[in-house]
Amino acid sequence: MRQTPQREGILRVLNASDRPLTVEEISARMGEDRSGLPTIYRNLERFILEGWAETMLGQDQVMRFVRCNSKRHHHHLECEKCGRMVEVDFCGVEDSLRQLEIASGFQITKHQLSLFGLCSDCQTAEKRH
Amino acid sequence: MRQTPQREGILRVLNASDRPLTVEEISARMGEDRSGLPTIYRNLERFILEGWAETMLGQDQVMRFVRCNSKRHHHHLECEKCGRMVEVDFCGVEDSLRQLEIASGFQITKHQLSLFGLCSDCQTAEKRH
DNA sequence: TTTGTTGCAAAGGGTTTGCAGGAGA
DNA sequence: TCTCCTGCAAACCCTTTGCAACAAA
Repeated sequence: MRQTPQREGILRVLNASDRPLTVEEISARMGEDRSGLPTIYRNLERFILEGWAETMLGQDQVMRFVRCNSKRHHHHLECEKCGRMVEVDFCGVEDSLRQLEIASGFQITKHQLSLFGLCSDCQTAEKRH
Repeated sequence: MRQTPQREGILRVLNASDRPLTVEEISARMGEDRSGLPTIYRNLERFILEGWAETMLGQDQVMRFVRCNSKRHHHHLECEKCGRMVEVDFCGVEDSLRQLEIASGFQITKHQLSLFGLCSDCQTAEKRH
């Protein structure tokens, strides 16, 4: 894979962001090396294949992209107030899946957990008020 | 909310299906009372507001709809082979969330778990082969 | 020089909107 | 009769594709 200013730009933007971004947002943050939307889509596709990024579909039907910090199984925790997103390397769900397998008769092979809440900053902001 | 053949049709189709359906699929299964796509979208929006249905976005970017059997907190279990979907009324995840809260500093208020695997029918079919 | 990349414009396709006609109640 | 609902067509908008020009190696 060739090294281009656009590719570096996209990765730089993703690395600097603490939340998932749409292609529009990525483009806007690329500054000098800003590139067209198709280029960003095409590169993100490659990055995802390489395991460098992942995609998440919000309820607004728009694709968002995040840099993967860990290639291992992990979940995302999103602050409902400020939008910040944290990657949790740890998965405590596995045990409960055994119960679900018994209850349902399914053999569970994959799961995806989305978590929402209030980050510590927003919690203290809420208390202060 | 008025009673119309289209509304009854949509609910009938949803009730009869063992998996999430796209609007196209719903329309195709409505038979006599088939209606236009916009009508289906508009009605599903209402149904979701009423808690009668819910929406799920597949990785193909297409909205799918399922009838809610339970208004309580529940999760969905989808067979990766035949597409059948089961609603699980039971959630064993709550305990693990406490650990995640401690690890992350977040106060978790909501979660969404998507489960994938093999249903019992597909398991036996696999063994036979 | 070779071949992968980008940019632009246009196409694609699922979802939404506007509005006039139609049908519940 | 009075609203609410439906149908149609068009608009929307995010995403993908085609192709010629460009640039990394």
